[in-house]
Amino acid sequence: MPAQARRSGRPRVAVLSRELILETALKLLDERGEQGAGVRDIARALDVRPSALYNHISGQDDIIAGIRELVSDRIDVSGFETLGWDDAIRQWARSYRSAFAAHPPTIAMLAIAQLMPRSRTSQMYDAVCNGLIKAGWPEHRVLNVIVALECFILGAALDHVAPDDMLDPGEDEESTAFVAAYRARAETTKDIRPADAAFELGLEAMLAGLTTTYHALKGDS
Amino acid sequence: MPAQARRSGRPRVAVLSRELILETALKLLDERGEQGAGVRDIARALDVRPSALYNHISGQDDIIAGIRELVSDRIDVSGFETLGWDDAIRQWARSYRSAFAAHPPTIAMLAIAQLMPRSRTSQMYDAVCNGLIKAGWPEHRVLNVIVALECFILGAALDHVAPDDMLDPGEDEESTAFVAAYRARAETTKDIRPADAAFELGLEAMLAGLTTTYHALKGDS
DNA sequence: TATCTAAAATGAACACTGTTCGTTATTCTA
DNA sequence: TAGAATAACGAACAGTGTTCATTTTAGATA
Repeated sequence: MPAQARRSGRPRVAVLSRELILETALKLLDERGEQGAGVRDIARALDVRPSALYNHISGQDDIIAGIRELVSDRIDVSGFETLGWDDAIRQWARSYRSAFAAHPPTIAMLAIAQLMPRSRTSQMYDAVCNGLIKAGWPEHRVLNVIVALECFILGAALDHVAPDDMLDPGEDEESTAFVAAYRARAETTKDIRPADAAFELGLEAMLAGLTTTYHALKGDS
Repeated sequence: MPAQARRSGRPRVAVLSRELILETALKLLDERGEQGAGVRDIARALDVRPSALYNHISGQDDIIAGIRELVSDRIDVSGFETLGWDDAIRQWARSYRSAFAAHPPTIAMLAIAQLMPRSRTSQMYDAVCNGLIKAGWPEHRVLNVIVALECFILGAALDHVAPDDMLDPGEDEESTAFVAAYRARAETTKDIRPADAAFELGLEAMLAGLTTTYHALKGDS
């Protein structure tokens, strides 16, 4: 924007901030895909030299962790205050999936990024833990339940991003069962995306299984 | 291995091949993790200059795609011939997860990469479809079941790759429920990796839910 | 108000990637 | 037996994340 190039030295008014860097990174990620948000890309978008970023972020890992925070903010945990634990999970899981599916390149990155203490992601986990514990789930099982659901949700987010015909077997006469199953599904579910159908099926299956476990555990105690 | 360095020019006996390169790359991934299988690492392991590889592979993407086929071969579908559908799925899911967990870069790729017709991956799907249909699952539901399971498995593969303490909330006084759940889990499950516990829990939950659906569908027909 | 320290930018490196290209020696084919 | 294709080397190149000395400014202190 500035017609004149910036000289060395601290500028009168700061041009960077951690927030600005992270939001720019997320925007670039959405616009250009996983490769488009390198340090130099972010710097160019902000009209700044790459090294200037390091006054606000410690490195690329830090950027990734920060982006995760931005995405996590869009996950809805409000149901754990008002609904039953299973309906709350339904709401949470759906918003979780769409939050990540909106930013495809981040899914794999964020799935394995170290959690930052005291972060908003931490608060998200806390809300879910709280809801499950209040509902009667044993404390030592709660995290396993959450992680298991998260695995499914993140995998579903990846699947959501994939093209609808990803699994199209074509005219493969060697894979008869596969071809038959693919065609049968195409005929019966025309008005709903296959990825959505699979997500709902899997979510309900997990919830049904967890409900059984839940009642069994309540009986024992 | 050779005491003498190799001079320029074509060697008397070829030292490289596409197969050798891919298997070396896979071995390095297993041994050293995601970062350990760069072009230069592969070349060093094969006692060759990096540029020599490009006589056999077109680039890094080609290496990853080739590895994916190697990895697909490790998925065990034999159970669908000998076991009940649920036990077969257990075996399939576990081998599926560990096959991909060993090779992080391929996880996200596989999840969204177009299926190659007549590939070994196609045959894998066919074996699973066949098993489920034979067991009595309605043809038009089989793919949704498989995709739902796959979402969970791939998500779990990502989780398996993450560090064990990824979710460690530290000394966060604001997230009391989360901290309590984390500590409770750490105390009760010391001898098993948290990622493994969550995977088994989720797998059993999905299977329980699917079993209920299975019986309901059998009753309807 | 003068002085000192911390902050925030530049710009020139550095180490590390994947990749290309020219050269050379060998094998295969006509 | 000539010529083309092959398969290696070695020297580049473009790209990455990152560090560091330097310069300018802001804010706190005496």
